[in-house]
Amino acid sequence: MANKKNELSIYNSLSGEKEIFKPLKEGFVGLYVCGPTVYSYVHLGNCRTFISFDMVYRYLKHLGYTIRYVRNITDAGHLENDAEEGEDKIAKKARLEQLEPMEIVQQYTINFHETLSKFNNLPPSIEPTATGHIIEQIEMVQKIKDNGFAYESNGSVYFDVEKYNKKNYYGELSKRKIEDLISGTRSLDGQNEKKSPLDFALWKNAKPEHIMKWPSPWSVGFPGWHLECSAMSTKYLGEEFDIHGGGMDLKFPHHECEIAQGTASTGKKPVRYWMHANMLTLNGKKMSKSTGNTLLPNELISGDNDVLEKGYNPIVVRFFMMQAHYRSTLDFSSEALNAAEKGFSRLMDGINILKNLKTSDQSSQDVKDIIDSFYDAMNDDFNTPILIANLFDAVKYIQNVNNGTSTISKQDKELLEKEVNAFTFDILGLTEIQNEQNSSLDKVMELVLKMRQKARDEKDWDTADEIRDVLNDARIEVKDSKEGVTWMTK
RNA sequence: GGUCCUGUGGCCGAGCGGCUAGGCAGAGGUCUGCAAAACCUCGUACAGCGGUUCGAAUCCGCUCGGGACCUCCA
Repeated sequence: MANKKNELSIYNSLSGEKEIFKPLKEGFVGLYVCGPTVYSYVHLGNCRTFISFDMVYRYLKHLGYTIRYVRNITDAGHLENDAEEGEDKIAKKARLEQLEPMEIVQQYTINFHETLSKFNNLPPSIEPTATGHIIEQIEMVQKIKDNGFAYESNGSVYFDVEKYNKKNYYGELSKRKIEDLISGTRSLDGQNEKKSPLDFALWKNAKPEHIMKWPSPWSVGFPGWHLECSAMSTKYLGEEFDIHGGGMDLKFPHHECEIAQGTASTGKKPVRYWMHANMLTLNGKKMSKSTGNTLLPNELISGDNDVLEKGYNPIVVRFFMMQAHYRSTLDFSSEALNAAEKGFSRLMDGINILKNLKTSDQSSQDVKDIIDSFYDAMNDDFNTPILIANLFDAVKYIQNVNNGTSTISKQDKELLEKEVNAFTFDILGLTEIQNEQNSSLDKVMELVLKMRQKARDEKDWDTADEIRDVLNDARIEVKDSKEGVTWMTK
């Protein structure tokens, strides 16, 4: 499907339009995604962004690109808040819990990896940490300073936004004007070190009680909040690279600052295509750590929460997320998840039937058209909801072949199977859900169903139905079909 | 307050000038001892009011709702 490769268009936040994707170097893609801050558990909103970009990564791979996918781990450097005078987030929590900062980082990093693997995310090619790239960050500060876009103040180094804006456009990504930004700035304490309230820290002088700090030409301190992504993306993907992704809430100021830092240090705009994934909402509001409006992956999976009526398999959740476009907000609710759960099993049923579908001399539908529709959907800015709709069209066709109202040739069947599997499993990243095996329950059920079958053979419907009803109350569903009796836990 | 996004049938969610997705729920049917499941068939909805147009859910204006960013956040 190499011909489809040149038809991918991506919505570029920088231009505000869909653009045909052309990598800097034919056949290769550099992809950078802002990763998590590992000072607490990732919540589902975080997960949505990473799942969205996992899908992007998977589709680019499917198109045959060689991709270097870099996603950082922020284990230092983010400020707690202004009142804390620039205290490092990780250090703050460490003191509260009497743990080493790196102990916390380790704990939450492991949790992050475990969580994403439950959602069947592929690992990135490189997952660099901020603390592992202090030298690169110091070098970048120095470069920006040498180029005249930063100044030192009390051992801290700040980016000079107004100076940068004279020849560049600070605000080009978030579509803001510097005048509006200045007028909208609140006057806060502790900003007297800065020439302008818009200036942001590249390097912060650390207070004595600060735990995570490193020596630098300016002070013993720690890097600014936006610097790590610039330093690490430059190191691993180059001064200019293809795609930078992240959550919508990082657009300003984080990504705006990254553009400024990159441009100020190298003279080149660092990113060709900016992609932003939209927020996951809960009760109509953005999921957020700070407001407490969150749901953790484990709470979702176990059902141990006040928001949803039961637990959901992470793959069902992934499917649910894929039913919405990555640039739209998506609201979490039991009703919506229940619908996704049923839809998902319908899709899986279709795929299973396809495996052993009987073939005829010719096909009653144009299978190539169906497959083209998959590519067209994905090539239109990764439109997974349309892709899923088209997959359901394919399922309907498969069911019709299965019940004899349509036909498919052997060749088409093999083609369809290959592509449906590719889009469902490789690209959407879904997997078949295995029912957990419970051997003692299996044995009991074998016996119970044997007894029920005996009753049925004797046309003792009362007994047969009673067994079925009691099992149903115990959340075990019994289904009689021509092929025999099956059961499943609900 | 500033900047921007958004409002689609009972629910979720695509589409973004004409051909009017998809899933769930609901209705009818096939199958079945009955049921369930499964499968098939069925839905003309686009916040309100104006305007542009041969034609608008889709463009423009206003009104009313919801949300994001402007402060750490995916």
